[in-house]
This record gives sequence, C-alpha cells and structure tokens, in this order.
Amino acid sequence: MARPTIGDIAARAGVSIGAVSFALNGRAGVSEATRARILRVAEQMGWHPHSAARALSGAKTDMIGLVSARPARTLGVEPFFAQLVSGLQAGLSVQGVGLQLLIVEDIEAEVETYRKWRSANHVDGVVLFDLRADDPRIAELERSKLPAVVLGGAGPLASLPNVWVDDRAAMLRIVEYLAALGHHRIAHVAGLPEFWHTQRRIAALRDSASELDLVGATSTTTDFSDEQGAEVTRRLLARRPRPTAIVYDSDVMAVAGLGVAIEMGLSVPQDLSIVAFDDSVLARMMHPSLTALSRDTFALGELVAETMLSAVDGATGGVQAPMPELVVRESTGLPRD
Amino acid sequence: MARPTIGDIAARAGVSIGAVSFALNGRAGVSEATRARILRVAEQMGWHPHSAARALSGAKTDMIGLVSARPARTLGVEPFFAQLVSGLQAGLSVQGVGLQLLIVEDIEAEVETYRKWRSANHVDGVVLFDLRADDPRIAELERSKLPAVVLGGAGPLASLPNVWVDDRAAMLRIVEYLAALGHHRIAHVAGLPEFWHTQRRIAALRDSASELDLVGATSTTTDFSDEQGAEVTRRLLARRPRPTAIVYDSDVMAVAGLGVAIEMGLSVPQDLSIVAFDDSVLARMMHPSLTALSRDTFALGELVAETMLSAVDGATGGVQAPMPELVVRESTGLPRD
DNA sequence: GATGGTTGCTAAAGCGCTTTAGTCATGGAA
DNA sequence: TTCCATGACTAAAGCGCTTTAGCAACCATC
Repeated sequence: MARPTIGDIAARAGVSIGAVSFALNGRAGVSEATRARILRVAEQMGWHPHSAARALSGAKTDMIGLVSARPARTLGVEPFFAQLVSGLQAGLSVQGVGLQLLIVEDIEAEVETYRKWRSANHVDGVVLFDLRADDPRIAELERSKLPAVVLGGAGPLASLPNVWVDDRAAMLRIVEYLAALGHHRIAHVAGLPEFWHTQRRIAALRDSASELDLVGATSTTTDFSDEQGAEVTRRLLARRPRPTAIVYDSDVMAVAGLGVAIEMGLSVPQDLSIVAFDDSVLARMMHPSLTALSRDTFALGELVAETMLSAVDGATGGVQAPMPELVVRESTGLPRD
Repeated sequence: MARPTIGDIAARAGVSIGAVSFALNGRAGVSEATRARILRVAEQMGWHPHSAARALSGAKTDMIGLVSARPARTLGVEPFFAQLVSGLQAGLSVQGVGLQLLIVEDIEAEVETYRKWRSANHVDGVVLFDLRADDPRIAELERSKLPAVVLGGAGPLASLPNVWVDDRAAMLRIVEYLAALGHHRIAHVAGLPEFWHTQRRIAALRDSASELDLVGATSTTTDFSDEQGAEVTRRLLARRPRPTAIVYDSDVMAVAGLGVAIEMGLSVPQDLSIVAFDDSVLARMMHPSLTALSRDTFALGELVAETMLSAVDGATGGVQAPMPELVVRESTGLPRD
C-alpha cells in the first residue's frame, strides 16, 4: 500500500483532516476520546509524518544543521570533530531529529547557508563552533531568529544559547600542574589565532605565567596541522634556553611535536614534558603516552544536542560543559635542571 | 524583503509560473530568449529553490543520506569513517547536494529508515557500507528503487551501483610482502565476522597461505575495538611458536597490538612485524611507525559522491576504487629466525 | 485551403501538511 | 427564556513548487 496520509487517517477515523492534524500534534481542538482514536488509527496504518510537507507549511523540520568552514580534509583528521558529530547525532536521534552536515568554503558561505536555510525552513536550528572574535555568524543568527547553539561559549557577545567550555580554567589547570613539577619555561603551541578559544587559552597562559612568575612562557599560533605543529616545535627546541614543557592545543600537534623531540635526541619527559589540550586514542597509545586534558567529547556532543533541542523550543541561556580532567601519563615529569 | 518565490519571478518577468519552473529546471517548454530573461530575473531577485516544496512535488531533494548501524561511539574513533564522510560531503557539495547523517540502533532500523525516506522523498539516494553476507538492505533498496551506492562492492549479489574495493588483492599484497621478507607464521586480527570485507580478507589470507606454503597463517575476528585488538594480540603472542608477523584490519587495533607487544618485552620489528590494513595519522606517528596499507580515504569519499550523483541520474554499474598502496615503515622487517 | 504537427506558453491541479475562520451544539448565567 | 461563552469539530486556504492538459499561433504539407 502507498504511504498513508493524514487524509487516509481522517477517512478511516471518520473525522476531518484538521482534526487529525490537531490530534497528531497534541494541540487543542479535539476531545481526548477522539484524539486517542485518531492516534490508534494512525498507528495502525503505519503513518509517519512527511517531513517536506511539514516544512512547507512552516512547522518543525526535525532536522538540525551543522556547517563547517574548516577545510574538509582536516575535519576528517580531527578526532575531536568526529567524536562531537557522533555524540551530537546520537543525542538528536533519541528525539528522531536528523543531522544535516555541510562543509563550505568560508565563513561568508556559512552565513549565506544560514540565510537560505532560514528562509526555506530547512532546519529547526544550527550548531555553531570555532567561534571567532567578532563573528559575523552571531549577528546573522540573532537577526534571523534561527535557533542556534554555540559550542565553546558565545561569551559576552551574544544572547544565543550556548554550551560553555572553560578554556581558561583548563589552561590554568595545566600550567599549575607543570609549575608544581618545577617547570618555568613553558611553551604553548596554539591553534588558529582567529578562534576565540585560541585567544582565551593564550590569555590564560599569559595571566597565569605572570601570576606564578614563569619567565619563559610563550604562545605560538598555528593552523592546527601536524606539519605546523612539528615546525613550531623544532623552532622552540632550538632556542636556548630550551622550554622544559610544551602545551599543544590539539592531540595531533602534540604527537607531531613528540616525534620532533625524539628526532632531535631529546627524551620525554626527562628533557621535555608534553601536554595535549585534547585527548584521544592517539594520545593514549603513543609511547610515551601523552598527558592530556581529557574530556568526553562524545558526551559533549550529546550535551550540545540536548541544548539544541530545548533551544528549538525557545529555551535560552547557557550550559557549562563539565571541566575536562587532566590525565597524567608518561609524557610529563620533573624538569632536568 | 521576503524570500522571492517563482511566482514573484513570474510576475516580474511577465510570464506564468509554469514557464518559470521550466526555465529554472532547464526543461523544454520555453524559448531560449524567455529562458534567459527568466534566469536573469531570478538571479537578480536572489531566488533559491525551496527544498521542501521541491521534495513535496516529487522532484529532487539535493540530499543524500548516510545511515550507520555501528555504535555511535566507535564511529567517532574510526579515522576511516570521519575521512570518508568528509570526502563524501566535499564531493557532494560541489553540486550543492547535502548530506544527511543518521545513526541507528541496528540494521532493521536502518532498513526502516530507508523505507521512510523513500516514501517521504526525503533523499535522492543513500550510501551503504559495511555490507554483510546476505544483507537485508540490498533487497529493500532494490525493491524500493531508492538510488544507492554500495561502498566495498555489492559483489555478485546485486544490481546496485557500487564502489568496489579489492580487499583480496590488498591482502595478497601484504602477505606477499611479508612472505618475501621470510615470514611464515602470519596472524591476522580481523574485524567483525559478519562484514563481507572481513570475510574476503580472511579468505584471501587462507588462499595465499596455502599457495605460498605458509604453515601458521590464522585469522581471528574481533569487534574492531582496541580492547579486543589488544586481547587477541596477547593470546597470539603467547602461542609457541609465536607468529612473526601480525596483520591488523584497522589502524586502531594495530596500535593497540603494538602496545601489547612492547609491554610483553618484544621489539618491533625484530621480534614481530606489524602491518595495518588502514593508514592514518595514528599509524604514521607511532614509534615505531606502522607499515600500512594506505589509501586516500578522503578521495574514496569523493569517488563515492561522484558515483552517487550519477546513480541518482540513473547510472548503474560499479567503479573500481584505486588499489591501496603498501607503505613500508618501521614496524616490519626480517623475522629473527 | 483544410489538415496536422510543432512551438511557446498558460491555467490549474496536486504534493501532505498546518492553520485560520467558521459552524454548530451545549451549558451556564442573566 | 434569551444570550453569550465555550468546546469540538469542519471547511478551506495556503506553503512553493512540478507537471499535465490545454490553447493559440505558426509553419509545412498535400
């Protein structure tokens, strides 16, 4: 049999199409008895909503959008992203909501996508990440009233619901740990300078360095690639005096940096301590294994999903993501001097 | 201004709505002069198709579906999957086609999803992977005429378009390489036994072992997790005589296996050679780095995207994916005896 | 000069659903 | 008794697009 429509249900239940719509959407306008009967018939006929028809008449789409302006190739390499997407999808699917993925060239194309999606009622909401200082997406989304959840915190900027990740506290945690071991010259291999979280981490290092009287604390930005991670490490380790510890903004860069250190004849952690700002199988399985700031990225994705679903229903305000935990492994130890 | 509809364009261009539709879809029914004029007006008014409206009237959706019945958590860990999805998305987006991701409980739910999508005209086609022997999805998709592309080859089973990956040749390549080094006792830590590609790899090892007179060739299936990879490795290395080489069906398991070997006091590659069937940053960055069968998974995703787009237009038949290349690194060498 | 076939276009139905305006009992208050 | 609210429901419009049927004008044909 062909897909049953609400018309079929209406006929079978002996009511009008409108009544069926009310019943199925839990809205006022039908008595409880009728509602129950309609639902029973719908169930029995195996009815499912037709998403396009719903979208066309302006109702919910049961679809969330995720668009990324990072280069597609690097996305596949980032365990963080893959984990996040999995968690997000898992969190959405408990409510039968789908995830639409899109990779675009640049942030303008991203904004343009939001505009199109909004006017075509294509998604119920979007998830934003990799926020930048003065991000054009924020303005667009606030203006257009497309529900959005910002991952990483929209901070002072915005009224958008967000999942707030406390990068500052996380960086402080790392620096305090290293300082307690006796490290003074701490280097930081950061990510893309335009990202807000990069800036927050850099500021956190600067502040805690001055507070703890660490003389040689420096941050260097990169594009998150293992190549740049390796190159910056090479430059840092050529300095005299050498840093005794390096903090990497991603696990991939940390692993690359470890490779460089070993290649340069340094032993880890005796000559150099290494900390990764992100954890993953990669960090866990290296030899020496990497001390890393570990968070459950999958769970973070689920949290974003939850926040998104309530944002669609009009909720606002932020949620604090759990503070990541510093997992001490083999790559950190007392400095030699 | 509100989103322009084809009605607005029609009014402005002084033609009927139908004419506009013909013009925008490149169909017969309007003269070239009129078509050009309509397109100009549309462009000028910033018109974009309304996907829901299109889908509702049975036309193309510009959306491809990818549903996975693997546990969500493991998906985030697999570099293969992330790379594939990125490549797929990149390949689709050149034609403005989106990707809808869905993670479901089991294969029945997956089939059910295809059925719903088909009847709601939700996607133009779907991508299938992790094919099993006697896969129920094949039957459903052939019956329902939902365009589908099978990754990994639909083999003799099916009429579906596919991107064929030659696991047999790949395994032969590895075994020949190891045999040439002088290895006889080759163990194979395989993936899930129900997957077709697992079965093909196991058969390939068995065949080539008998052909090359390798006495101790064995395959053991796992669930692809690093835990099981480690456990099986432990069991294999406890055997006497020990295998001199182990082939792992995924990079994650290979890394786990390497960890076990080192933990047991073996040196790689002197006491044990290790080959991974999949390459990734992980394999490249380990110490020792892993010899691996390397393919450009991102490009594979793009190839799948291309095949999908032509399948939507009615094309059929398979494409052979490029043969992966064996990248020899530090984890393989001559056996000690 | 009537016939038939194109070509270029319009009108209108229809896709499945939501939503607004309206109808008709029923019940309680005046 | 009359009047107005309220509750339960129906009818129908409308979302933006595709597609079929139809129509008029034009050309070539015998």
